[in-house]
Amino acid sequence: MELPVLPAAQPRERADAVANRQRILDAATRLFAERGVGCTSMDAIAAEAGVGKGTVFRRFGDRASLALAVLDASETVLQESLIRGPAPLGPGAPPAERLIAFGAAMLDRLEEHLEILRESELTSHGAYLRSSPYAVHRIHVRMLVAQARPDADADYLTDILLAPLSAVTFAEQRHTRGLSLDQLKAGYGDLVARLTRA
Amino acid sequence: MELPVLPAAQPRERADAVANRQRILDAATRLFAERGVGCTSMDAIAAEAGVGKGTVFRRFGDRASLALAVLDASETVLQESLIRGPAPLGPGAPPAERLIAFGAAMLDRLEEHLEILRESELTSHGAYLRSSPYAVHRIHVRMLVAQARPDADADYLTDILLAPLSAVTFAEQRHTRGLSLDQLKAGYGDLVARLTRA
DNA sequence: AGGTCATACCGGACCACGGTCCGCTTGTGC
DNA sequence: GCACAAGCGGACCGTGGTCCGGTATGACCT
Repeated sequence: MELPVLPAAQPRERADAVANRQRILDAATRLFAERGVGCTSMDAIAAEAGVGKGTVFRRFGDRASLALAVLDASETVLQESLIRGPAPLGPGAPPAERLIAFGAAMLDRLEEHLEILRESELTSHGAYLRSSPYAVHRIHVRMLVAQARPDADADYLTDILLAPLSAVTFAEQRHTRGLSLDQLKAGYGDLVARLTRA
Repeated sequence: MELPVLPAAQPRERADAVANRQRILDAATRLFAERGVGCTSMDAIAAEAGVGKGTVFRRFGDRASLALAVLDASETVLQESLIRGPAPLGPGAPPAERLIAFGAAMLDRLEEHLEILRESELTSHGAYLRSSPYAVHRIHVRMLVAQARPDADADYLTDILLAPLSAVTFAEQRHTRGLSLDQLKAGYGDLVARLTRA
């Protein structure tokens, strides 16, 4: 027997709207992969999805949000791992270890989805720092920081630990500077170790 | 008796070009201050300077670079202080102290010119990390890091120390999060201390 | 001085893109 | 069926950035 996940407060979304959302996401995913994120205009996505441009913007608001929406599935998996997954990413390990595992997971994610993540940071006029995925990451890190260093300024430390995981920074380190993924993980591990020592 | 500063290798810049550059910079400075950076289009700057839009773009390349050019004088002062100014910002103090002084100077600069610095970061598609002011800051920090921690991965540590001084990060901490300038300086001081300990 | 020439420079028409708007259409609950 | 809001789509706007035909400038020569 199926129970509704939540008794929807709003009148339920129309069927064609749902279908269109999916078609737009599929189109975006396909075009991003085919010709690169930077070479894919919103018009092209609308055309590929067989939908008017207005529809794209109504469903997703702007380009940055559409990019994030394309990664939503992957983001959900990550969040699930943070909350209920096995240690050290999930609960059960000491905070410093969890932070290191979080950094490694984020770096893997950046390696895999760099183009799209970068796009969402660059086109959001800085608002990605207030996007919902970022907020979740922030809460997670802040909680671990507060556990590891109850004395310190948790807000500031959280920023310090999240900044090197931004897509723009990653792209620069990885591709302009030529650092390897392992170097970045090692560096981040050191950083966490130093910042969480009493 | 006047000596030419440098025996210009290129044929010297035309007088009208020089005059136009200055008029554009003045116009941009004025409009940025009057109506805010975000509300000032390149067309408006060209009009205010009494110049065609093409001229603006030829002289400055793009919006991000124009923003940086507006701050050039201030940047020059800062760089001069780093190289020849009094300790601890200039030479003579231990590296850790110089790094802290550098952070404080950068934070003051952000407090004063936030709008313009933010604009140059946001509209450069991430290329501000390869701008000449950033390159100078990077070399400076990297040198100090290498002195303080000859054993460590200087490249990575340099990124870590520069990331919290970006305009986007600063804007978020200062205005969304409501941290005070002193909190940020204190936080940065702690960061440097922890990262430079042997 | 005055004239001539190559060319750096100018300016505004032009383009593509992100994003908005609003009149028409279509699905849905009654 | 009916009414009505949710949804649609494409014309439209302002913007950053490019391009190229025409022009003014400064070097050189006489």
